[in-house]
Amino acid sequence: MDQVKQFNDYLNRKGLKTTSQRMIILETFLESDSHYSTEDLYLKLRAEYPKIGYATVHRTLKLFAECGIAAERNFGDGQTRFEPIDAEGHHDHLVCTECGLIIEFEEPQIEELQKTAAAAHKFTIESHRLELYGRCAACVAAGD
Amino acid sequence: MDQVKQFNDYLNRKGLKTTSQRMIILETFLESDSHYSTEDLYLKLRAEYPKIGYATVHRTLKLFAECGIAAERNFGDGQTRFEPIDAEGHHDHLVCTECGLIIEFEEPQIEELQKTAAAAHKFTIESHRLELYGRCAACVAAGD
DNA sequence: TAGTTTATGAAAATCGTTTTCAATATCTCA
DNA sequence: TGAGATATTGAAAACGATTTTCATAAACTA
Ligand SMILES: [Mn+2]
Ligand SMILES: [Mn+2]
Ligand SMILES: [Zn+2]
Ligand SMILES: [Zn+2]
Repeated sequence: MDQVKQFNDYLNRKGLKTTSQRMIILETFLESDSHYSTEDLYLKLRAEYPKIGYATVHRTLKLFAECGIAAERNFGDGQTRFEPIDAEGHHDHLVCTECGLIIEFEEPQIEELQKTAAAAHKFTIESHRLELYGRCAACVAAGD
Repeated sequence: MDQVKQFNDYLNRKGLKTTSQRMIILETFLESDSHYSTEDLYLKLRAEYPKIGYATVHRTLKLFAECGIAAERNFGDGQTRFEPIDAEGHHDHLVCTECGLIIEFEEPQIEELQKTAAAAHKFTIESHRLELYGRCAACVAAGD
C-alpha cells in the first residue's frame, strides 16, 4: 500500500489530525533512503522549514514506526534511527565500525534458521534484529 | 583462560590497580549467569557491600568488557546489560517481550551464513548481534 | 615508609529522548 | 460557514541511563 495512504489511514483510525508539519516530515522522510536519527532529519528539515520543532520531528517519526511505514533501528551508537519500510521487504545490516557505512542485505536461509531455532525453544518470534559489525571493503583497503 | 587471571593480566598490562572493590565485583559478577545491568549488579552488591558505589560498579563492568571477560548486551529496553563470557563460547538470544525471559541459543549454520553474506559485500566481520524477539512458551500458554 | 599514581564514591554533568504547557491549528456539525 | 471541542505544536523543562568531576583514599614503587 502507498505509504502516504497508510499514514493517513492510521491518523484517521486513531482520531489524529492531518497537519502541515506531518505531511512535510513524511515527504522528506520518504524521499530519502538513509537511516535517519531524529537529529539528522530535524537538521535536514530545518534548512527549508525552520519553524518545525525537534519534538514534532521526533513525535512524527514515532508515529511512522507505529503505523508501520518506518522501522526503528539501533546500530549501537546510542542513537535511534528510522528508515522507511518499502515494498522490497525485510533486510538486515552490515555496519562499518570505522566509517559508519551501512550495507543492507537479505539472507532467506538465515531467516529460516531463525524460525527453526525459535521453534526448538517453543518460542514465538515477533521480530528480530541481525547486525554484522566490522569494516567495509574501503576501510579495509585504506589500511589500519 | 581463567577469567580472574585474564582480568588481573589486563590490569597489569594497563598499569591499573588491583582493588578490593574490583575483586568483589568480579566475584559477584562471575558467580551468576544472568544478564546484569549496572543497576542490577549494584543492587545485588549493595546488600552485602553497602560501601561500593554505583560509579565503581559501572566502571568495573566496562573494564570486564574491555578485557574480554564480559559481553555487553542491549535488548532494546534502554539498559546496557553485561554477561560473563565463558568457555562455552558464543551464543545469541531469544527475548520474551512479555515477561523478559532470555533464552540463549547457538546456531552454527546461521554463523556460517553470516560469513557468506558479509563476504558477498567484501565486508570483514568483527562482531555481530542477533536477537529474536517474541513470546516464550509460558507467555503464549498464558494467553493474551 | 614516603612518594607517586590510580581508584573510589558522591554529586554533578551529559546526552538522547520524552513530557509539559500555553498557544495554535484542525476538525465537527449545527 | 464558524463556534466549540479536540489534537498539535514548539520551546523549555524533565527524564533516565551513563559518564565525568573532584577531593579523598588506597595501592603500588623503590
Ligand atoms: Mn536499512
Ligand atoms: Mn547470554
Ligand atoms: Zn567503512
Ligand atoms: Zn515470556
